[in-house]
Amino acid sequence: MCPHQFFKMLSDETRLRCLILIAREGKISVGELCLALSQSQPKISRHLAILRQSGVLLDEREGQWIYYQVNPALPGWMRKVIAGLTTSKCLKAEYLEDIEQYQMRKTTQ
Amino acid sequence: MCPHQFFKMLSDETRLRCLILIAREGKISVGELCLALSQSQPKISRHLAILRQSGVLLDEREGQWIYYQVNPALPGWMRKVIAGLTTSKCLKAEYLEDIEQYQMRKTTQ
DNA sequence: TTAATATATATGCATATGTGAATATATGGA
DNA sequence: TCCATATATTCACATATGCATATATATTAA
Repeated sequence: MCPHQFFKMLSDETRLRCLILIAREGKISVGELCLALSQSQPKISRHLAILRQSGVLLDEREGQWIYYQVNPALPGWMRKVIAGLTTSKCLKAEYLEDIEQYQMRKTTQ
Repeated sequence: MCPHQFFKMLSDETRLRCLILIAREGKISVGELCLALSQSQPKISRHLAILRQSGVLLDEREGQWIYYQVNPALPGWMRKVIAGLTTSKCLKAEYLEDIEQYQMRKTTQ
C-alpha cells in the first residue's frame, strides 16, 4: 500500500480510534468497540471492513464474535506510525476515554 | 491539530509528494515543485495552500518567488511521521524520481 | 426449526474533495 | 506605465466519502 493510501485509512476519526484501541488492547470484538466508542454497530463495522480490506486489520471469528487485531505482517513503516500513535501524547482526551471505557467494562464484567 | 486531521493532510498523493520533497530539500519554490512533480501550477499551489493553512508548511517570499518549508514548530509526533517518510523505504519509485528531478535541475542550472 | 444475538452489507442522500480552466494578484524590469 | 513572470484564487463539475436506516447473513440455543 502506498503511503498516501495508508494515511487515508487513518484520516477518519472513527477509524483511527478503532485502530488505536485495537493496537493497544491486542484483540477486540466489534461489540466491544461499539461500546467503547459509543458508536452504532453498522458504522463501526463499515470502518473495520475498510481497515480489513486494506490489510491493516485481521479478523478472526470465535463463535458469534469476530475479533479484530492489527495485522502483524504490516510493513515496518506502518507499524512505526501505529506504534507512535498508541504511545503518543498527541491523543485527545476523547481517545483515551475509549480505552478507559473498554478497560472499565473488562474489569467489572 | 488532531491526528486524523494531520493524516488527512497526508492522504493525497500530490500533497504528500510535495511535503516529502520539501522535507528532504529544506526549502523549495512553487515553480520548482511544479517541475519536479510535473504538475500544473494551480494544482500545486492549491495543495500547498492546504498544507500552509493547516500549519504544516511555512511560506516566505523572496522577490517573485515564494519558498515553502516544513514548519519547525510542528509537534514532535508530526515531525516523527514526516521524518519516517523522508528516510523510509516505503516510497514508490515515483516519489524518489521527484527528488532526482529536482536535484538534476539544481545541478545543471 | 424458530428465535435471539452478533456482525456485515445495501441503499439513498448530503457533503467533502480534487480537478482543469480561467482569472486575479504581486513582483521586477524596461 | 506596460509587460513578463510567479503565485494564488475562483468556478463548475465529477467523484468520493461518511452517515442513518433497513436488511441480510451467520451462529447459538431452545
